[in-house]
Amino acid sequence: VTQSTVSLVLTGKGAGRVSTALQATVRQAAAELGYQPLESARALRSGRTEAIGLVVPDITNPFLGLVMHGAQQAAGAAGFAAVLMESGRGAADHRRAVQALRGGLVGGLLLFGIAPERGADLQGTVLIEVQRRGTPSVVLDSGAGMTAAVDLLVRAGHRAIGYLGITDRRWSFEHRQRQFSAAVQRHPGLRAPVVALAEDLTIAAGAAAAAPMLRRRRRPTAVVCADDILAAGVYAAAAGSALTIPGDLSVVSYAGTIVGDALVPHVTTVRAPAGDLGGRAVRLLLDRLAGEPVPERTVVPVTLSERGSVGPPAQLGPAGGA
Amino acid sequence: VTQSTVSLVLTGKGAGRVSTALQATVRQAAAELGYQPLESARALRSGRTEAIGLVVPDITNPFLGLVMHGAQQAAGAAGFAAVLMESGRGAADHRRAVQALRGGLVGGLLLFGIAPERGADLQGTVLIEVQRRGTPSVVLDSGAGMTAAVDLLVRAGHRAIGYLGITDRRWSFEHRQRQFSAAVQRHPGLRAPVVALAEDLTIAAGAAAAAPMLRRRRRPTAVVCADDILAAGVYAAAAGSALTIPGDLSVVSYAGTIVGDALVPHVTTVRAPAGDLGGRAVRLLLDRLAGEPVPERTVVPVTLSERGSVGPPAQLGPAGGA
DNA sequence: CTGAAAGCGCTTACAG
DNA sequence: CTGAAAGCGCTTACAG
Repeated sequence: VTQSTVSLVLTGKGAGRVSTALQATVRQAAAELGYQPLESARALRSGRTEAIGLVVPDITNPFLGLVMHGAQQAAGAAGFAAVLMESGRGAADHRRAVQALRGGLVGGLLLFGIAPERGADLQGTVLIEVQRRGTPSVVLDSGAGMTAAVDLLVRAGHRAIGYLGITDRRWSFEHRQRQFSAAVQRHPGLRAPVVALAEDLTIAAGAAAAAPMLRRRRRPTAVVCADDILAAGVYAAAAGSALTIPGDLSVVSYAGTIVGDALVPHVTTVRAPAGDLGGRAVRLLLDRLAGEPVPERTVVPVTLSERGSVGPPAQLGPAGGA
Repeated sequence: VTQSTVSLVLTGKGAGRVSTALQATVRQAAAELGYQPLESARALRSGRTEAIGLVVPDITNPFLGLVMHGAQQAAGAAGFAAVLMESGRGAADHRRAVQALRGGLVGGLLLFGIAPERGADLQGTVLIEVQRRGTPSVVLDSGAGMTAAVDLLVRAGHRAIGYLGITDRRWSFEHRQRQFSAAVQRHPGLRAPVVALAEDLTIAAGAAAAAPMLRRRRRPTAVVCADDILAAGVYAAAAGSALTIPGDLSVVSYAGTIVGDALVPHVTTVRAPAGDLGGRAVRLLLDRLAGEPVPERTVVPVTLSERGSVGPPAQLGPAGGA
């Protein structure tokens, strides 16, 4: 039995070329000997690498963890390895990923919420929660999400709804904020929302940004947060101002991570199907690598998960004053 | 200029073989042309792969996220790629990782809290928070951590200290529980601790396991948790029993993740330097791959981070009864 | 249906 | 100090 026969059988191209009996023999022998084709040789000869790069700004972010999970599973199901590339948000970091792509270490790149440099080569790339003309991207339906959040609060009786986002202008957060504003404007009776921005996507920064908002003379009776981490900051700030949730303050969050589950009461949240987001992005990427046409924009629906953090608005007495 | 000269220069083996002037010329030309050596060819010829596999049971676990972060950074600093291999806890999953190792996709494996099959080949492997004779491992100093936790509670006046772990007998959690017991036994005045075990490492399972403990006639006045996620469960269960923290119940946790930070008040926690844990494991692995001798056991110290969840024991009146 | 041969792009002894 | 040559282990036309 020659090398080529083995290769044909093991790559599954033996149909109609190698007899079924021989195929079985080869497979069995391979299994017994524990034969494992050398990936580098296969890649060198075939010119294809069965690996994709997951370019993530911050592995520790619980939401990104869920997205990575979905992406890794989808990649594995297709026989692809997932190479983790933690990047930070800088252009230099993206450049390293592109280098890995050109070096053939990975066949494609998944960019998680990272805006690539203008003019960067985005061949073999799919974006998650970022948009760029001409490059396929998968994004959450934040318009529907923010509308659902605001509508819920309005139905509960709130007229003064605040917003907590972050100062960083990354696409995902800018988009959420814009969609929140649009949702508010659809309700003419609402007060113009107070917007607070945290310096970082951390609980401490969220609390620091939320605290002044909660100490205002006419403070909002409800706050919509762009992320569970920020919601945790609001909970901390509320405790600092001796405000109870949802008695004195209602909170709606955006993400659906374990951080929101840790809060007491569990935060009502716009739940993004993070794993699905990652899985879809991987499948788009693999399609793109296979030369198939892929849609430029895939929108993933979100759902509102009502839990314990929304109630009727507090009667603002002296306790609400500055 | 021939191929070999370029190779010599770019791999840094040109010293004393290629003139400095030529080296500079080659480097500049490579930079201008954007030349990037093909990884597969390099790996095939040299027989070495500059990638390691991160075998993680659950990417979404915030503590493992921190460990992965440290591991990825350390690998990147050494010019190694990190291939993410989400495994679950099964033996089959480890087998897939070993296959990737034999296929040369990665040169070594980092096993995160996963006990490999008995008799498995652990060449080129380093373990994190697991131990196995003959294989290098990096573990937390949970003995010191649990001692610090119990000592703090005893100093605060507690005599009835409960423990919340998980039913799964994975090494890390078994070890923590054992060390907790040992720490308690060092204080003769303490009541035998009530131990509750959650079915899963989730907030809901933690709450479900903690609730009966908190409803006991002589309930513990303090609880030590094996993980921040379980502590979040205790917070939820306490709220369900209308117990305040730390007024009615003190809580000490173990990890130091964002989940503990999300709790109000922030949970007092045995803080494990997760990133450092991952970084050290990577450096050990790279040393091992380079053929250098590495210690079989590396113990990483932990620190107690005192925050708002510990106070003096509650006076148990009728409120504490069943 | 099966086998012999070329060649992917590097690295690494080796000869000059 | 530099260049010509072999070969890593596969896959893939191609000939039989």
